Amino acid sequence: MATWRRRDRGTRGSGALRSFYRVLSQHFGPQHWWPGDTTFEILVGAILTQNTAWTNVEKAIANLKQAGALRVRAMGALAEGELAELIRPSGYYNQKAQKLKAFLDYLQRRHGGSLRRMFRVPTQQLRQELLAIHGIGEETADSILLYGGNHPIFVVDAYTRRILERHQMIPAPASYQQIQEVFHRQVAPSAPVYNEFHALLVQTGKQHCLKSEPRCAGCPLEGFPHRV
DNA sequence: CACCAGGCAAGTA
DNA sequence: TACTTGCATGGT
Repeated sequence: MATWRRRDRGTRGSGALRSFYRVLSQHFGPQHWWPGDTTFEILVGAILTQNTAWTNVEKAIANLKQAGALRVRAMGALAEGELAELIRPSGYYNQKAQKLKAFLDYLQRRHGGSLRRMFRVPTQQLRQELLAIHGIGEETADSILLYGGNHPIFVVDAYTRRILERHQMIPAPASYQQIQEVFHRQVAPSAPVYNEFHALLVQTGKQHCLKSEPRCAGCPLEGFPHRV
């Protein structure tokens, strides 16, 4: 009975998620994520994109580059108000300036301002440290870990949730941890695979699985079971 | 005009 | 624990 239960709950190898990955990978090809030239740029982008269109984040990133502020030391030297003005196009700019400052404070105090040192901390421990920083929740913490530090942890975002709900892979209201566990259970831990898979889900969400279009016309996943 | 976009924290019951 | 609200810009 225990064996049946484990398979029913979806052990590694039994789940549809690996089929999703094959199909999406075949359909879209390599995604080259996360967009960003440096590790620090990736972390900044992870905070700036909170509930915000990426096109707006790009404008803010461009402002930071222009001001020479896209480096740990330089951004740390900026006043919070100056930082807020630079990232204005990304929205919620006062809150996000505060969040960036909170992260920089943590980085300086705990790791002497070194991202390399920070990412040497074991995954789950670093995750807890990041979650304790004002402005960093589960998705942002996991984006930092996976895309910034190549730690094998899956990022759950609005697209991931919507696609899995529509394909009945998770219960209607599912917690972040619940969704993440589905991935960790069905897909062997690998930073490159988790990276690519999440990027593919975002691509699918943007092009096909729209909030306003529940039928997902032309979606590469349309052959899979879908809720009515 | 309304709606949407790669969340999060703080307040309330 | 489980909702609700404020935060804000820019594109469609």
